[in-house]
Amino acid sequence: MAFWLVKSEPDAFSWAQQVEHEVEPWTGVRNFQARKNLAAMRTGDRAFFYHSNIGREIVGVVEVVREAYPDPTADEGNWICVDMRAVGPMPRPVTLAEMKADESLMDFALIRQSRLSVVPVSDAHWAHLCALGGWREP
DNA sequence: GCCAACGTTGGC
DNA sequence: GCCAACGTTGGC
Repeated sequence: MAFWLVKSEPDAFSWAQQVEHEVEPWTGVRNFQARKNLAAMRTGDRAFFYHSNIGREIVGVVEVVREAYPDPTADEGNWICVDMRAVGPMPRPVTLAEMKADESLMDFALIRQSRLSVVPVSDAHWAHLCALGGWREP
């Protein structure tokens, strides 16, 4: 199982909406590197749900329930999306400031490539971030 | 609201 | 294929 982090501006699509809808297609990715990451996602992979711009923190955990298929919101180009299911909220949201201050996260793609909206998370980083956020399997 | 970083586009 | 111009993202 692989781990990821996906970003959303809460104005556009928030964690609350993800929870409300339960399963939701992750659409709108229009960046080649992010697309590559989406394509590599497998059913059962987990991802942190991050609020960019407003909040700037990891607010929850989602799970891939459907692998890459054509993004219905794209009117040209072969863009893809996956379906995500809300697993649960972070008991204690992990902020960007906190992550930037953490030496063990220096090589985390979220920090190094701030504009990438779908980023891979290493097993070690996943475990570390789960510990910081007090994450427990529901 | 501003600005830095960076991806994309288009001229050559 | 290079590079300048431009647009977008996202932190502050």
